[in-house]
This record gives sequence, structure tokens and C-alpha cells, in this order.
Amino acid sequence: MYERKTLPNLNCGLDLIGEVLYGKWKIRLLWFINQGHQRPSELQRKIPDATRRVLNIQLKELEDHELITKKIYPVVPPKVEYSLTDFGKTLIPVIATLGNWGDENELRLRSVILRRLKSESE
Amino acid sequence: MYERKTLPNLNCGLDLIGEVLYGKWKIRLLWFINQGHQRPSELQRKIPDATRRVLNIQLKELEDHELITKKIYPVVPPKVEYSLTDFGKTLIPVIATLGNWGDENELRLRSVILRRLKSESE
DNA sequence: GCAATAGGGGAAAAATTTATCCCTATCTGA
DNA sequence: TCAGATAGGGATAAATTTTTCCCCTATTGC
Repeated sequence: MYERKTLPNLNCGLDLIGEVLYGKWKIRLLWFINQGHQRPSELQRKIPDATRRVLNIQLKELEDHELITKKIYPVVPPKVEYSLTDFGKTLIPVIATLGNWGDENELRLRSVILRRLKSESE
Repeated sequence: MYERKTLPNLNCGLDLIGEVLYGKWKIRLLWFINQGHQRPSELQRKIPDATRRVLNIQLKELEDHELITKKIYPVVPPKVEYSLTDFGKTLIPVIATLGNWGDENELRLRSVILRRLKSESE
């Protein structure tokens, strides 16, 4: 595992939430787990652009941060289920706020993002 | 400037907001600009851990995404002021939601984040 | 014996983001 | 005249994150 060389800032609320939510797929993982897609293979199907590996890594981080729990059923073939902790559930409205802003401004966002991408590649 | 090799996902609101808010200092930049700290040197003082360079780069991205505007006064020494656009202002409540969650859970977050950092370095 | 299933993990490479270093310019104040 | 404030940029290095590739577990069914 990669070991940080510089310590993160933990000065304010924004630093703190950033520390647990940063990660390309974490927010989506929380969202889908909340929607009842709890098994690793389901999550992979919901997020096909991420590799299995990264999802595992980010799920582990979410677990370490006590936002989700992992339940391993001792059966064969293995069965694993992730659930939000009570703490993790308190994040759902926050994530909803983010998603709503994105949805409400979809057209404009798509436009400015694509414009910037194009100008970069010139 | 670095040129992306893979296109970002822009499927849902979460993807879209992520695209404009990802960046280590962007949220803080928006926050401080909203609080009236509009000049680059002020912003640097507010965010001493970031280098001048990164702040400039991220400010440029925020500008390209139409969240802020940059006004250059033709004086010497140079004077520059950033302001939120109307679009950018709509993000403030969203950022407040993030910061509030972080503040409300400060102790717990600090604890789980530090625990994870320690276990990493073993 | 072999494939399918369901879940993982290590090592190294690639992608991406941030940081470092050094440079430009002008004016003010000591 | 030199230091410091103001704002900025290019090149390169370092840090960090994500992807790729290949491997492992154990059981069931054929």
C-alpha cells in the first residue's frame, strides 16, 4: 500500500470531509450501497468504469473511516455485503445535495466542462 | 499544461459537480472568495499550504468553469480581484453543507482519519 | 480434472495532480 | 540601491491515485 509522505490538513470541516470523500469512486459507492446495491459484484456492475481493484481499495478506506461495514458470509462461493453505518447514513443528504446541484445545472456544466477539455487539447 | 488521456465521466449530477470541484484547493478558494478575500495574495495567506502556482492553476479552472470571474486592474503594482459569478454563488450553500457535516463530526472524523494514517505507516 | 462462481491481493505501470525552482515586471519604502 | 509587495509563467520533479496484469481461495457441477 502506498504510504503518504505528506500529512493531510485537518483544520476545518471542509478538510475533514474531503479526507473521507476524496477518491474517484467513493461518493458513488456510498450512494449505491445506500440504494441497496451491497455486494461487490453489483457495485462493479453499477460502476463499470472503475476496476475491481480500485473499488476494493476505496471500499476498504470507507470501512476504515467507519462509513460502511463489511459483512463476510462464510459460504462458498464467498458472499460479501457492505452496508452504511449510522455515521455513513448521515452523509447521504450531503451527497444528495451535491448530486442535486449537478442535476439542476446539468446542461451548463456539461457545456463548460467540455469547452475546457477542448481548449486544453489545442 | 497537462493533457488528459482519458475522458471524464459526465453521466450524472455527481460526475458533473465532481468535475468542477475536484482539486485540492478549489472548494476553499470558492469559500474564501465568497467571504470577500478576493485578491490572489489574500487567498494565499488564507491557504498557506498551497503554493502560489497551484492556486493560480485552480483559479484558472474555476474561471473556465464559470464559477468565478477575474478582474485585472491596469495598475502598478498589479491588482487582481476574483469574484463569484451568479452560477458560482449557487454553490455556496452546497459547500456549506459539506463544511457543516465536517464540523458536526469533527472529533470522530479526526479520530478515524488519524487511526487510518497510523495503521498505514506500520 | 476443469470451468464457473464470488471475492481478493501484490507489483508495476500509467495517469494525474501538486510542488519546487527559477524567471519576468514595476513601484514603494528604507 | 536593495528588499519586499504585487501578479504571473515555464520546466521539471515529486507525490498520489488509478489501472493493468497476473495470481490465489474453495466448492459445485459436468
